Amino acid sequence: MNITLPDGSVRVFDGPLSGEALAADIGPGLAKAAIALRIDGEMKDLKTVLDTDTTVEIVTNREESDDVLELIRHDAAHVMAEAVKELYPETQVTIGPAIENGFYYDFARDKPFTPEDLEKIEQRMHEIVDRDESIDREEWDRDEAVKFFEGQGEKYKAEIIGSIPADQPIGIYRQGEFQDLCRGPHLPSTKKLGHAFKLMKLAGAYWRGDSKNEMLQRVYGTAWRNEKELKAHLHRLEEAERRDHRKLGKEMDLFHMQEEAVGMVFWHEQGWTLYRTLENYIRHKLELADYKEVKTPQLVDRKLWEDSGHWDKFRENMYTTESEERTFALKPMNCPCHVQIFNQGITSYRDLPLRMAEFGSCHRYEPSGALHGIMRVRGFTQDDAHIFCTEDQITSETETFCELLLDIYKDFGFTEVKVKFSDRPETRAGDDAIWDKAEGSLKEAVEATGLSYTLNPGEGAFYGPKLEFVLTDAIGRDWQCGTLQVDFVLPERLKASYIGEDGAKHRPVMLHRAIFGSMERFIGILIEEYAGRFPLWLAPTQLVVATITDEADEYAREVLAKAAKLGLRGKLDLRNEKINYKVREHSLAKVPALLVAGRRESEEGTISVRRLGDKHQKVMSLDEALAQLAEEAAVPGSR
RNA sequence: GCCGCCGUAGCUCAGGGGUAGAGCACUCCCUUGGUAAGGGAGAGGUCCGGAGUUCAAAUCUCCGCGGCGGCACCA
Repeated sequence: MNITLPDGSVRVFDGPLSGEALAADIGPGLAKAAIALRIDGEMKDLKTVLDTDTTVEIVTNREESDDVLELIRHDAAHVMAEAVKELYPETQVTIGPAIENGFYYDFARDKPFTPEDLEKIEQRMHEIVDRDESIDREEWDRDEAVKFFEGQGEKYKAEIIGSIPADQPIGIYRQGEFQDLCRGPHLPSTKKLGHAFKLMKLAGAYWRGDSKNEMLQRVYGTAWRNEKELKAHLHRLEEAERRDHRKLGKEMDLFHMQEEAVGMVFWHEQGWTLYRTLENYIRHKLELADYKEVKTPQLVDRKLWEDSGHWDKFRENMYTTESEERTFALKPMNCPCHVQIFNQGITSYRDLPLRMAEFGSCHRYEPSGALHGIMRVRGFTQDDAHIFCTEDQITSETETFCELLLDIYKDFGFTEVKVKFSDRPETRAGDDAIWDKAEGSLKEAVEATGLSYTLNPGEGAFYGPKLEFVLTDAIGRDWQCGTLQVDFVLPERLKASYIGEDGAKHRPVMLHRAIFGSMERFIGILIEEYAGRFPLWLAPTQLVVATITDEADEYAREVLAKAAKLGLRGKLDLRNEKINYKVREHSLAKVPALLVAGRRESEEGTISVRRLGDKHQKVMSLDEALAQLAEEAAVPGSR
C-alpha cells in the first residue's frame, strides 16, 4: 500500500495502518504534534485507518488554519459536556458546535447554572484534559443508539438521531465515561485540546432555535491553539468594549436614552450635530443621483395599513392611537405613503424611474429583548427611498443603486461589505409567479453588479426578495444597514399605475432601498468604527480654542470667529486651568484639533495646533492653520 | 417575548439588617500656568419603584420597571 505525503514522497506499507501509526513512522516529533488527517482536503480523525493507496496530510496543532481551530473548539465543547455530566449527572446534553472564536453547548436542566458553576465546569475541563482520555469513534446501529440515549435519559440526543438521514452512519465518540453522538472529526485524545480555553457566558437558547420549544441553557466558551492566542482574543474583547457606542455616546455627550421612552433616542447637541452632518451629506448625494425628496405623515389611518398588508402581518408591532372614532397607526415604514404621492395625478412611463426619497421617522414596537443601544430601537429614521420603475429598469436601477451605496460606504472607510440575498419567506403576499419574477430579476440584477453575495433563504420581506448590505460592529456583531427590495406586491395592493407607451395602464415595480438603513443604527456603527475619533468632517466639535493665560482671551475669541466663518465647528476654552489640564481634557473628549493661544500667539497672529493623537504641536500662522483645517473638514463629494 | 446576571451621587464603582462611602465631574477661593490631572474648601443621595418579613431594610423575600449578555424577532 502506498501513502503519498504532501511533499510528494511515498511511503510503502504491507497493510492498513492508522494515521497515528503513519505519523509515528515519519517521526516522533510529528507523532506528538499530530491532531488530525486531511484527505482530499477533508479533515479526518487521526485514528482513521488507511487501507488504500492515498494522499494524506498530517495536520498538527501548529497549523494556522480555520480547520484546526474548528477541531479544537468542537473538542472543547465535548470536554465541557463531559465535565457537566460528571458534575451534574441529571443534566441532559443536546448540541455543541464550534462557532466563530469558540464554541457552545446547550444543556437541558431544571436548575439554572450559576457563574460559580461555570468556574467549576471550567476547572473540571482542565482535569479532563490532563487525564489524557483517548477519544474513539464507533459506528452504531440507529435503533440501538436511540435505545442507548433514551436509557441514559438523553431524550434530546435520541431526537437528534431520529432526524439524521437514514443513509448516514450514526457516529458515537467515546472519551472516558462520556459518549456523545457526533459527526466528528475529533482530536485523538483530550490532552491534545490543551488549556487555552475559557468559559465566557451563560445564556438561554431555544431547543432547535424555535421560540415555541423549551429553553435550554447555553454555555459559551472560547478556545485557541495556545495561551498566547487566547490572551490576544481576550484583549481584543476588552478593546472592543472601549468602542461600544453606548459607552462613547454617553462619554461624548452625543445622546441618551431613558425609561420613559424605551427604545427612543434623546439626541444631545453633539450627537444631533453629527446626525445633521450625515443627513446633509447623504441628501446631497441623493440629489446628485436624481432622487426627489418628500415628507409624509407619521400618523395614518389603519385603512392604509390594511390595504398595504402591514396590518395583517405586523399589527402587533405597530403603535396605534384612537381619535375621531378612528384608529391610526404611527407609520412603521414609508412605502404606503410614498405610493399615495405616486398615485396623485397621472404618471407617464416617461417619468420612470421615479426615485422618491424621505428621511422618514418610523416607529415599531420591537420586542424588548431586541433593543440594543441606538442600533436597534423603536423610534428611528430611515434614509428611505422607493424607486418606481418598469420591470425592464430593475437591473439598471439595481446596478446604479449598488454603485451609489458602495461609493457612500467608501467615504466612511467601509470597503468590505457583506451582501446577502434573501428570498421568499413562508408567510408572504403575492402568488408564486410574482415571486419567481421578483427573485429572478433581483438575482439577474445583482449578478450584473458583480458583487459577491451569500444566500439567505426564506429571509425576504413579505412583499419581495431583498439584498441586505451588512456592516459589523466593534465586537463582531453583524447589522443590516443598506437594503434593496424588489416589490411587485405593494403597487398592486395600493393600485399604483402609470400610462405606458401603448397608452394603457400598467403597474410599476417598486424598489425599496436604504443606504444607512436607519440614521440611528448607522451612527452607532460609525461611533464603533471610529472608536469615537471621527474624521474632521464628521466630528461634532471640530476644534477647541484653548487659552494659556487670560491675556489671550480676546485673541481666542477672534480665532473662533474666524474658524466659524470658514464653516468650522468650534468651542472656546477660556477656563482658569493650566494648559496641561485643557490638553488632557479635550484629548479625552476626542476633539480632533486643539488650537492653543498664549501671549506669544496673540502678539504674532499665530496659533499652536495640536491634533488628536499627536504627541506634539505645531505653531502656524492663524490663516494658514484655519485654511488647512477647513480644507480637511470638507464634506466628501462636496467639491 | 424567553433564559441568566445586574440596578447605590452627574459618571465609574465600593459597601451591606442599626447615622450613606471613594475617585472623577460640579460650585467657590487661591493660583496666569506653554501642550495629557496645580492647591484648598464646599455642595450633592427616594441606595430603580411597590409590597412583605423584622424593633429596625439600601441590605432579606416577592411583584413590577429598566439595563446588560444570549435566544427568538427584525416589514
